[in-house]
Amino acid sequence: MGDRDAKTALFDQFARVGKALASGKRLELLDLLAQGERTVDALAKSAELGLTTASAHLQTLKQANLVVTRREGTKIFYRLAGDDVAQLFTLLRTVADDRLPDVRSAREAYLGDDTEAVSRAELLDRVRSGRATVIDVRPAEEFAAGHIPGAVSVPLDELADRLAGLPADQEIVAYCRGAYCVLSHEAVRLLTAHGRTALRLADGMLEWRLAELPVAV
Amino acid sequence: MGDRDAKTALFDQFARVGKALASGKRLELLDLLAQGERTVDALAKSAELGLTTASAHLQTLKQANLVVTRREGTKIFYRLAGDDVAQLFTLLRTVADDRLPDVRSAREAYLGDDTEAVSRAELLDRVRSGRATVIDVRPAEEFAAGHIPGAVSVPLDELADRLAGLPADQEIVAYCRGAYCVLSHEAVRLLTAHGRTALRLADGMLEWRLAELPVAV
DNA sequence: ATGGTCCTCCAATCATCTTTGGAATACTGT
DNA sequence: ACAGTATTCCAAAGATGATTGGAGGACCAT
Repeated sequence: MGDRDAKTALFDQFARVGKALASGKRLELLDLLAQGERTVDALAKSAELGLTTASAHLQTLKQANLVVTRREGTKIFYRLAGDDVAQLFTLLRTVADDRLPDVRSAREAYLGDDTEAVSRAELLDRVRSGRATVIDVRPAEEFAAGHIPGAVSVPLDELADRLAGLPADQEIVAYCRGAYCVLSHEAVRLLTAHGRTALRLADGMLEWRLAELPVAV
Repeated sequence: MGDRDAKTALFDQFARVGKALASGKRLELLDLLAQGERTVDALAKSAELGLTTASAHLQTLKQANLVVTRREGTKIFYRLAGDDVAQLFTLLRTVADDRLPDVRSAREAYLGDDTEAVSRAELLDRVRSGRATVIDVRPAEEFAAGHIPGAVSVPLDELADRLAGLPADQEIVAYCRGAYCVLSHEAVRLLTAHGRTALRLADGMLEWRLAELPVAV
Protein backbone atom coordinates (compact mmCIF):
# COMPACT_ATOMS: atom_id res chain seq x y z
CA MET A 1 0.00 0.00 0.00
CA GLY A 2 1.02 3.55 -0.59
CA ASP A 3 3.81 2.63 -2.93
CA ARG A 4 4.75 4.03 -6.29
CA ASP A 5 3.38 1.22 -8.46
CA ALA A 6 -0.02 1.38 -6.80
CA LYS A 7 -0.14 5.15 -7.18
CA THR A 8 0.85 4.96 -10.84
CA ALA A 9 -1.76 2.26 -11.40
CA LEU A 10 -4.45 4.43 -9.78
CA PHE A 11 -3.67 7.47 -11.89
CA ASP A 12 -3.43 5.34 -15.01
CA GLN A 13 -6.94 4.18 -14.23
CA PHE A 14 -8.14 7.79 -13.97
CA ALA A 15 -6.45 8.40 -17.29
CA ARG A 16 -8.72 5.83 -18.95
CA VAL A 17 -11.50 8.39 -18.71
CA GLY A 18 -9.18 11.13 -19.92
CA LYS A 19 -8.14 9.05 -22.90
CA ALA A 20 -11.76 8.46 -23.81
CA LEU A 21 -12.18 12.25 -23.96
CA ALA A 22 -9.01 12.75 -25.98
CA SER A 23 -10.48 12.68 -29.46
CA GLY A 24 -12.66 15.19 -31.26
CA LYS A 25 -14.58 12.36 -32.89
CA ARG A 26 -15.43 10.78 -29.58
CA LEU A 27 -16.50 14.11 -28.12
CA GLU A 28 -18.77 14.56 -31.12
CA LEU A 29 -20.27 11.15 -30.43
CA LEU A 30 -20.77 12.07 -26.78
CA ASP A 31 -22.46 15.28 -27.89
CA LEU A 32 -24.93 13.28 -29.95
CA LEU A 33 -25.46 10.75 -27.18
CA ALA A 34 -26.14 13.54 -24.70
CA GLN A 35 -29.41 14.04 -26.57
CA GLY A 36 -30.52 10.46 -26.19
CA GLU A 37 -29.72 6.97 -27.37
CA ARG A 38 -28.61 6.32 -30.93
CA THR A 39 -27.65 3.35 -33.06
CA VAL A 40 -24.11 2.90 -34.33
CA ASP A 41 -25.29 3.56 -37.85
CA ALA A 42 -27.07 6.80 -36.91
CA LEU A 43 -24.03 7.99 -34.96
CA ALA A 44 -21.67 7.20 -37.84
CA LYS A 45 -23.85 9.15 -40.24
CA SER A 46 -24.33 12.13 -37.93
CA ALA A 47 -20.64 12.41 -37.17
CA GLU A 48 -19.70 11.57 -40.76
CA LEU A 49 -17.50 8.68 -39.76
CA GLY A 50 -16.94 5.31 -41.37
CA LEU A 51 -19.04 2.63 -39.70
CA THR A 52 -16.05 0.70 -38.41
CA THR A 53 -14.35 3.86 -37.25
CA ALA A 54 -17.45 4.92 -35.34
CA SER A 55 -17.74 1.44 -33.88
CA ALA A 56 -14.11 1.54 -32.75
CA HIS A 57 -14.58 4.91 -31.05
CA LEU A 58 -17.74 3.67 -29.38
CA GLN A 59 -15.84 0.66 -28.09
CA THR A 60 -13.29 3.03 -26.58
CA LEU A 61 -16.05 4.96 -24.83
CA LYS A 62 -17.64 1.73 -23.72
CA GLN A 63 -14.42 0.42 -22.23
CA ALA A 64 -14.20 3.61 -20.20
CA ASN A 65 -17.78 2.89 -19.07
CA LEU A 66 -18.89 6.31 -20.26
CA VAL A 67 -21.56 4.77 -22.46
CA VAL A 68 -23.74 1.67 -22.19
CA THR A 69 -25.50 -0.33 -24.86
CA ARG A 70 -28.85 -1.92 -25.34
CA ARG A 71 -29.72 -4.41 -28.05
CA GLU A 72 -33.03 -4.28 -29.89
CA GLY A 73 -33.21 -6.89 -32.62
CA THR A 74 -30.25 -6.37 -34.87
CA LYS A 75 -29.68 -2.80 -33.75
CA ILE A 76 -27.51 -1.73 -30.86
CA PHE A 77 -28.37 1.50 -29.10
CA TYR A 78 -25.69 3.45 -27.30
CA ARG A 79 -26.43 5.97 -24.59
CA LEU A 80 -24.47 7.86 -21.94
CA ALA A 81 -23.87 5.85 -18.79
CA GLY A 82 -25.28 8.64 -16.63
CA ASP A 83 -25.69 12.35 -16.12
CA ASP A 84 -22.31 12.51 -14.44
CA VAL A 85 -20.82 11.76 -17.84
CA ALA A 86 -22.84 14.56 -19.44
CA GLN A 87 -21.70 16.86 -16.64
CA LEU A 88 -18.07 15.95 -17.24
CA PHE A 89 -18.52 16.52 -20.96
CA THR A 90 -20.09 19.96 -20.54
CA LEU A 91 -17.49 20.98 -17.97
CA LEU A 92 -14.73 19.97 -20.37
CA ARG A 93 -16.29 22.13 -23.06
CA THR A 94 -16.70 25.04 -20.68
CA VAL A 95 -13.11 24.85 -19.49
CA ALA A 96 -11.90 24.60 -23.09
CA ASP A 97 -13.98 27.60 -24.09
CA ASP A 98 -12.84 29.65 -21.10
CA ARG A 99 -9.17 28.74 -21.40
CA LEU A 100 -8.39 28.31 -25.08
CA PRO A 101 -8.70 31.31 -27.39
CA ASP A 102 -8.68 28.87 -30.33
CA VAL A 103 -11.89 27.32 -29.08
CA ARG A 104 -13.59 30.68 -29.15
CA SER A 105 -12.53 31.33 -32.71
CA ALA A 106 -13.48 27.79 -33.80
CA ARG A 107 -16.85 28.30 -32.13
CA GLU A 108 -17.42 31.55 -33.93
CA ALA A 109 -16.38 30.02 -37.23
CA TYR A 110 -18.89 27.22 -36.72
CA LEU A 111 -21.77 29.02 -35.03
CA GLY A 112 -21.24 32.66 -35.97
CA ASP A 113 -21.44 35.49 -33.48
CA ASP A 114 -24.28 37.49 -34.96
CA THR A 115 -27.17 36.27 -32.82
CA GLU A 116 -28.26 37.48 -29.42
CA ALA A 117 -28.45 35.05 -26.52
CA VAL A 118 -30.44 34.91 -23.30
CA SER A 119 -29.70 32.91 -20.18
CA ARG A 120 -31.96 30.21 -18.79
CA ALA A 121 -33.20 32.61 -16.12
CA GLU A 122 -34.01 35.28 -18.70
CA LEU A 123 -35.88 32.74 -20.78
CA LEU A 124 -38.00 31.75 -17.81
CA ASP A 125 -38.69 35.42 -17.06
CA ARG A 126 -39.80 36.15 -20.59
CA VAL A 127 -42.09 33.14 -20.69
CA ARG A 128 -43.71 33.95 -17.34
CA SER A 129 -44.35 37.53 -18.34
CA GLY A 130 -45.77 36.44 -21.72
CA ARG A 131 -43.19 38.47 -23.61
CA ALA A 132 -41.78 35.57 -25.55
CA THR A 133 -42.70 32.40 -27.38
CA VAL A 134 -40.17 29.60 -26.99
CA ILE A 135 -39.53 27.28 -29.92
CA ASP A 136 -37.57 24.04 -29.90
CA VAL A 137 -35.83 23.77 -33.25
CA ARG A 138 -34.42 20.28 -32.80
CA PRO A 139 -35.78 17.35 -34.81
CA ALA A 140 -39.24 16.33 -33.64
CA GLU A 141 -38.12 13.08 -31.99
CA GLU A 142 -35.68 14.91 -29.75
CA PHE A 143 -38.46 17.28 -28.70
CA ALA A 144 -40.61 14.25 -27.95
CA ALA A 145 -37.90 12.81 -25.72
CA GLY A 146 -38.07 15.87 -23.44
CA HIS A 147 -38.29 19.63 -23.84
CA ILE A 148 -38.63 22.90 -22.00
CA PRO A 149 -42.16 23.20 -20.58
CA GLY A 150 -44.29 25.45 -22.79
CA ALA A 151 -41.96 25.25 -25.79
CA VAL A 152 -43.39 24.56 -29.22
CA SER A 153 -41.67 22.09 -31.54
CA VAL A 154 -40.62 23.80 -34.74
CA PRO A 155 -37.81 21.78 -36.28
CA LEU A 156 -35.41 24.00 -38.15
CA ASP A 157 -36.33 22.23 -41.41
CA GLU A 158 -39.92 23.36 -41.04
CA LEU A 159 -39.28 26.82 -39.67
CA ALA A 160 -39.48 28.67 -42.98
CA ASP A 161 -42.86 27.08 -43.76
CA ARG A 162 -44.28 27.72 -40.34
CA LEU A 163 -43.44 31.38 -39.91
CA ALA A 164 -47.08 32.36 -40.29
CA GLY A 165 -47.98 30.25 -37.28
CA LEU A 166 -45.63 32.14 -34.99
CA PRO A 167 -46.83 35.30 -33.23
CA ALA A 168 -45.51 38.42 -34.95
CA ASP A 169 -45.95 40.67 -31.92
CA GLN A 170 -43.78 38.68 -29.53
CA GLU A 171 -40.14 37.87 -29.18
CA ILE A 172 -39.25 34.37 -30.25
CA VAL A 173 -36.63 32.47 -28.24
CA ALA A 174 -35.17 29.47 -30.04
CA TYR A 175 -33.21 26.71 -28.38
CA CYS A 176 -31.69 23.43 -29.46
CA ARG A 177 -29.31 20.77 -28.09
CA GLY A 178 -26.66 22.66 -26.23
CA ALA A 179 -24.23 25.52 -26.14
CA TYR A 180 -22.48 24.35 -29.32
CA CYS A 181 -25.50 23.33 -31.38
CA VAL A 182 -25.89 25.26 -34.58
CA LEU A 183 -29.66 24.89 -34.98
CA SER A 184 -30.78 27.76 -32.75
CA HIS A 185 -28.27 30.11 -34.38
CA GLU A 186 -29.66 29.33 -37.82
CA ALA A 187 -33.23 29.65 -36.57
CA VAL A 188 -32.53 33.10 -35.16
CA ARG A 189 -30.89 34.18 -38.41
CA LEU A 190 -33.84 32.95 -40.43
CA LEU A 191 -36.37 34.63 -38.13
CA THR A 192 -34.44 37.89 -38.03
CA ALA A 193 -34.19 37.86 -41.82
CA HIS A 194 -38.00 37.71 -41.87
CA GLY A 195 -38.28 40.73 -39.62
CA ARG A 196 -39.06 38.90 -36.41
CA THR A 197 -37.47 39.69 -33.09
CA ALA A 198 -35.58 36.52 -32.29
CA LEU A 199 -33.12 35.42 -29.62
CA ARG A 200 -31.55 32.13 -28.72
CA LEU A 201 -31.03 30.39 -25.43
CA ALA A 202 -27.32 30.67 -24.65
CA ASP A 203 -27.03 26.93 -24.13
CA GLY A 204 -29.64 24.24 -24.74
CA MET A 205 -31.58 21.21 -23.60
CA LEU A 206 -28.50 19.43 -22.29
CA GLU A 207 -27.55 22.19 -19.89
CA TRP A 208 -31.20 22.75 -18.99
CA ARG A 209 -31.57 19.14 -17.94
CA LEU A 210 -28.29 19.09 -16.03
CA ALA A 211 -29.37 22.24 -14.16
CA GLU A 212 -32.34 20.16 -13.01
CA LEU A 213 -34.86 22.56 -14.43
CA PRO A 214 -38.28 21.06 -15.24
CA VAL A 215 -38.49 18.99 -18.40
CA ALA A 216 -41.78 18.23 -20.17
CA VAL A 217 -42.36 15.05 -22.16
CA MET B 1 -20.56 28.53 -41.09
CA GLY B 2 -22.20 25.38 -39.85
CA ASP B 3 -20.21 23.11 -42.11
CA ARG B 4 -18.45 19.91 -41.38
CA ASP B 5 -14.89 21.24 -41.32
CA ALA B 6 -15.80 23.95 -38.84
CA LYS B 7 -17.60 21.46 -36.62
CA THR B 8 -14.67 19.04 -36.72
CA ALA B 9 -12.30 21.89 -35.94
CA LEU B 10 -14.40 22.93 -32.94
CA PHE B 11 -14.52 19.45 -31.47
CA ASP B 12 -10.84 18.94 -32.12
CA GLN B 13 -10.25 22.06 -30.08
CA PHE B 14 -12.31 20.64 -27.21
CA ALA B 15 -10.23 17.50 -27.54
CA ARG B 16 -7.09 19.46 -26.71
CA VAL B 17 -8.27 19.57 -23.12
CA GLY B 18 -9.21 15.90 -23.27
CA LYS B 19 -5.76 15.00 -24.58
CA ALA B 20 -4.14 16.91 -21.75
CA LEU B 21 -6.07 14.70 -19.32
CA ALA B 22 -5.22 11.51 -21.18
CA SER B 23 -2.13 10.49 -19.25
CA GLY B 24 -1.75 9.19 -15.73
CA LYS B 25 1.47 11.14 -15.35
CA ARG B 26 -0.19 14.40 -16.26
CA LEU B 27 -3.08 13.72 -13.90
CA GLU B 28 -0.54 13.10 -11.17
CA LEU B 29 1.07 16.45 -11.94
CA LEU B 30 -2.33 18.13 -11.83
CA ASP B 31 -2.97 16.48 -8.49
CA LEU B 32 0.22 18.01 -7.12
CA LEU B 33 -0.52 21.39 -8.66
CA ALA B 34 -3.99 21.37 -7.15
CA GLN B 35 -2.22 21.89 -3.81
CA GLY B 36 -0.35 24.98 -4.95
CA GLU B 37 2.43 26.04 -7.22
CA ARG B 38 5.51 23.90 -7.71
CA THR B 39 8.75 24.05 -9.63
CA VAL B 40 9.49 21.63 -12.44
CA ASP B 41 12.15 19.98 -10.36
CA ALA B 42 9.86 19.50 -7.39
CA LEU B 43 7.13 18.09 -9.60
CA ALA B 44 9.51 15.69 -11.32
CA LYS B 45 10.73 14.40 -7.96
CA SER B 46 7.25 14.06 -6.46
CA ALA B 47 5.89 12.22 -9.46
CA GLU B 48 9.11 10.25 -9.87
CA LEU B 49 9.59 11.34 -13.46
CA GLY B 50 12.70 12.25 -15.38
CA LEU B 51 13.19 16.00 -15.49
CA THR B 52 12.77 16.25 -19.24
CA THR B 53 9.78 13.94 -19.17
CA ALA B 54 8.11 16.07 -16.51
CA SER B 55 8.91 19.18 -18.49
CA ALA B 56 7.38 17.67 -21.63
CA HIS B 57 4.18 16.77 -19.78
CA LEU B 58 4.03 20.25 -18.28
CA GLN B 59 4.38 21.74 -21.74
CA THR B 60 1.42 19.63 -22.86
CA LEU B 61 -0.64 20.94 -19.96
CA LYS B 62 0.52 24.46 -20.67
CA GLN B 63 -0.45 24.26 -24.32
CA ALA B 64 -3.93 23.26 -23.23
CA ASN B 65 -3.88 26.32 -20.93
CA LEU B 66 -4.67 24.18 -17.92
CA VAL B 67 -1.58 25.47 -16.13
CA VAL B 68 0.28 28.75 -16.11
CA THR B 69 3.85 29.55 -15.18
CA ARG B 70 5.64 32.19 -13.22
CA ARG B 71 9.36 32.76 -13.26
CA GLU B 72 11.31 33.56 -10.12
CA GLY B 73 15.00 33.84 -10.79
CA THR B 74 16.11 30.64 -12.41
CA LYS B 75 13.09 28.67 -11.18
CA ILE B 76 9.81 28.33 -13.00
CA PHE B 77 6.71 27.76 -10.93
CA TYR B 78 3.73 25.99 -12.43
CA ARG B 79 0.23 26.32 -11.07
CA LEU B 80 -3.30 25.47 -12.19
CA ALA B 81 -4.82 28.08 -14.46
CA GLY B 82 -7.92 28.29 -12.27
CA ASP B 83 -10.36 26.49 -10.04
CA ASP B 84 -12.35 25.40 -13.08
CA VAL B 85 -9.40 23.18 -13.95
CA ALA B 86 -9.36 21.72 -10.44
CA GLN B 87 -13.09 21.16 -10.71
CA LEU B 88 -12.68 19.35 -14.01
CA PHE B 89 -9.92 17.24 -12.53
CA THR B 90 -11.95 16.20 -9.49
CA LEU B 91 -15.02 15.49 -11.61
CA LEU B 92 -12.94 13.27 -13.86
CA ARG B 93 -11.71 11.35 -10.83
CA THR B 94 -15.22 11.04 -9.44
CA VAL B 95 -16.65 9.78 -12.72
CA ALA B 96 -13.78 7.31 -13.06
CA ASP B 97 -14.32 6.08 -9.51
CA ASP B 98 -18.08 5.77 -9.98
CA ARG B 99 -17.91 4.11 -13.39
CA LEU B 100 -14.82 1.94 -13.44
CA PRO B 101 -14.56 -1.00 -11.08
CA ASP B 102 -10.82 -1.11 -11.78
CA VAL B 103 -10.46 2.36 -10.28
CA ARG B 104 -12.01 1.19 -7.08
CA SER B 105 -9.65 -1.75 -6.81
CA ALA B 106 -6.63 0.40 -7.72
CA ARG B 107 -7.73 2.89 -5.07
CA GLU B 108 -7.99 0.20 -2.42
CA ALA B 109 -4.63 -1.21 -3.41
CA TYR B 110 -3.08 2.23 -2.99
CA LEU B 111 -4.99 3.65 -0.05
CA GLY B 112 -6.34 0.58 1.69
CA ASP B 113 -9.93 0.28 2.87
CA ASP B 114 -9.36 -0.15 6.56
CA THR B 115 -9.93 3.39 7.77
CA GLU B 116 -13.19 5.10 8.59
CA ALA B 117 -14.17 8.28 6.79
CA VAL B 118 -16.39 11.24 7.64
CA SER B 119 -17.93 13.76 5.28
CA ARG B 120 -17.17 17.47 5.34
CA ALA B 121 -20.49 18.12 7.08
CA GLU B 122 -19.75 15.53 9.74
CA LEU B 123 -16.33 17.03 10.33
CA LEU B 124 -17.86 20.47 10.85
CA ASP B 125 -20.39 18.99 13.26
CA ARG B 126 -17.75 17.26 15.32
CA VAL B 127 -15.62 20.36 15.53
CA ARG B 128 -18.54 22.59 16.55
CA SER B 129 -19.59 20.18 19.26
CA GLY B 130 -16.02 19.83 20.51
CA ARG B 131 -16.04 16.08 19.99
CA ALA B 132 -13.08 16.05 17.67
CA THR B 133 -9.66 17.54 17.07
CA VAL B 134 -8.83 18.06 13.42
CA ILE B 135 -5.27 17.55 12.26
CA ASP B 136 -3.80 18.47 8.90
CA VAL B 137 -1.20 15.83 8.07
CA ARG B 138 0.16 17.47 4.92
CA PRO B 139 3.65 18.97 4.86
CA ALA B 140 3.82 22.20 6.85
CA GLU B 141 4.12 24.48 3.81
CA GLU B 142 0.88 23.17 2.36
CA PHE B 143 -0.83 23.84 5.69
CA ALA B 144 0.59 27.35 5.60
CA ALA B 145 -0.87 27.92 2.14
CA GLY B 146 -4.39 27.34 3.44
CA HIS B 147 -6.13 24.90 5.76
CA ILE B 148 -9.40 24.04 7.45
CA PRO B 149 -10.12 26.62 10.18
CA GLY B 150 -9.26 25.23 13.59
CA ALA B 151 -7.10 22.43 12.25
CA VAL B 152 -3.68 21.80 13.75
CA SER B 153 -0.70 21.11 11.51
CA VAL B 154 0.78 17.72 12.29
CA PRO B 155 2.71 16.57 9.23
CA LEU B 156 2.59 12.81 8.90
CA ASP B 157 6.38 12.66 9.38
CA GLU B 158 6.04 14.19 12.82
CA LEU B 159 2.89 12.43 13.91
CA ALA B 160 4.58 9.59 15.77
CA ASP B 161 6.65 12.07 17.80
CA ARG B 162 3.73 14.34 18.58
CA LEU B 163 1.23 11.80 19.82
CA ALA B 164 1.57 13.05 23.36
CA GLY B 165 0.44 16.50 22.30
CA LEU B 166 -2.86 15.22 20.95
CA PRO B 167 -5.84 14.89 23.28
CA ALA B 168 -6.41 11.27 24.25
CA ASP B 169 -10.04 11.77 25.21
CA GLN B 170 -11.25 13.07 21.85
CA GLU B 171 -11.66 11.70 18.38
CA ILE B 172 -8.99 12.79 15.96
CA VAL B 173 -10.00 13.58 12.40
CA ALA B 174 -7.10 13.66 9.95
CA TYR B 175 -7.23 15.16 6.50
CA CYS B 176 -4.77 15.77 3.70
CA ARG B 177 -4.79 16.81 0.06
CA GLY B 178 -7.77 15.15 -1.46
CA ALA B 179 -9.83 12.04 -1.90
CA TYR B 180 -6.89 10.06 -3.25
CA CYS B 181 -4.17 11.29 -0.95
CA VAL B 182 -2.58 8.58 1.12
CA LEU B 183 -1.43 10.71 4.06
CA SER B 184 -4.66 10.76 6.06
CA HIS B 185 -5.04 7.01 5.65
CA GLU B 186 -1.59 6.43 7.08
CA ALA B 187 -2.21 8.91 9.87
CA VAL B 188 -5.40 7.11 10.92
CA ARG B 189 -3.60 3.77 10.86
CA LEU B 190 -0.82 5.10 13.02
CA LEU B 191 -3.20 6.73 15.49
CA THR B 192 -5.41 3.66 15.68
CA ALA B 193 -2.35 1.50 16.28
CA HIS B 194 -1.62 3.71 19.29
CA GLY B 195 -5.07 3.20 20.69
CA ARG B 196 -6.54 6.51 19.62
CA THR B 197 -9.96 6.94 18.04
CA ALA B 198 -9.13 8.28 14.62
CA LEU B 199 -11.09 9.00 11.47
CA ARG B 200 -10.24 10.67 8.20
CA LEU B 201 -12.03 13.24 6.12
CA ALA B 202 -13.41 11.39 3.08
CA ASP B 203 -11.80 13.85 0.71
CA GLY B 204 -9.39 16.67 1.49
CA MET B 205 -8.29 20.26 1.15
CA LEU B 206 -8.86 20.34 -2.60
CA GLU B 207 -12.51 19.39 -2.40
CA TRP B 208 -12.98 21.58 0.69
CA ARG B 209 -11.75 24.59 -1.20
CA LEU B 210 -13.80 23.81 -4.30
CA ALA B 211 -16.90 23.47 -2.13
CA GLU B 212 -16.19 27.07 -1.09
CA LEU B 213 -15.96 26.23 2.57
CA PRO B 214 -13.94 28.65 4.69
CA VAL B 215 -10.16 28.37 4.42
CA ALA B 216 -7.76 29.73 7.04
CA VAL B 217 -4.28 30.97 6.22
C1' DA C 1 -31.96 -23.29 -43.41
C1' DT C 2 -31.32 -18.86 -46.12
C1' DG C 3 -30.51 -14.27 -47.08
C1' DG C 4 -30.39 -9.71 -45.23
C1' DT C 5 -29.20 -6.26 -41.76
C1' DC C 6 -26.47 -4.34 -38.26
C1' DC C 7 -22.56 -4.36 -35.79
C1' DT C 8 -17.99 -6.07 -33.97
C1' DC C 9 -13.52 -8.23 -34.47
C1' DC C 10 -9.19 -8.67 -36.80
C1' DA C 11 -4.97 -7.33 -39.05
C1' DA C 12 -2.28 -4.00 -41.48
C1' DT C 13 -0.94 0.62 -42.17
C1' DC C 14 -0.25 5.04 -40.80
C1' DA C 15 -0.14 8.76 -37.48
C1' DT C 16 0.63 10.52 -32.98
C1' DC C 17 2.50 10.41 -28.25
C1' DT C 18 6.13 9.22 -24.81
C1' DT C 19 10.58 8.91 -23.16
C1' DT C 20 15.39 9.80 -23.20
C1' DG C 21 19.96 12.02 -23.39
C1' DG C 22 22.38 15.75 -25.03
C1' DA C 23 22.52 20.54 -26.49
C1' DA C 24 20.74 25.12 -25.97
C1' DT C 25 18.62 28.94 -23.29
C1' DA C 26 17.76 31.93 -19.36
C1' DC C 27 18.92 33.60 -15.33
C1' DT C 28 21.94 34.28 -10.79
C1' DG C 29 25.95 35.22 -8.08
C1' DT C 30 30.72 36.36 -8.03
C1' DA D 1 32.99 37.58 -18.22
C1' DC D 2 32.27 33.08 -15.95
C1' DA D 3 30.62 29.12 -13.64
C1' DG D 4 26.45 27.17 -11.84
C1' DT D 5 21.51 26.12 -11.65
C1' DA D 6 16.94 25.42 -13.63
C1' DT D 7 14.40 24.51 -17.47
C1' DT D 8 13.27 23.89 -22.33
C1' DC D 9 14.31 22.33 -27.02
C1' DC D 10 15.64 18.77 -30.22
C1' DA D 11 16.03 14.29 -32.35
C1' DA D 12 15.59 9.39 -32.28
C1' DA D 13 13.47 5.28 -30.65
C1' DG D 14 9.81 2.82 -28.94
C1' DA D 15 4.92 2.60 -27.59
C1' DT D 16 0.29 3.52 -28.34
C1' DG D 17 -3.77 5.01 -31.02
C1' DA D 18 -6.61 5.79 -35.46
C1' DT D 19 -8.42 4.21 -39.74
C1' DT D 20 -9.65 0.93 -43.20
C1' DG D 21 -11.50 -3.15 -45.57
C1' DG D 22 -12.79 -7.69 -45.08
C1' DA D 23 -14.37 -11.55 -42.34
C1' DG D 24 -17.38 -13.11 -38.73
C1' DG D 25 -21.31 -13.08 -35.25
C1' DA D 26 -25.99 -12.02 -33.73
C1' DC D 27 -30.44 -11.45 -34.85
C1' DC D 28 -34.81 -11.23 -37.85
C1' DA D 29 -38.06 -12.52 -41.49
C1' DT D 30 -39.50 -15.86 -44.60
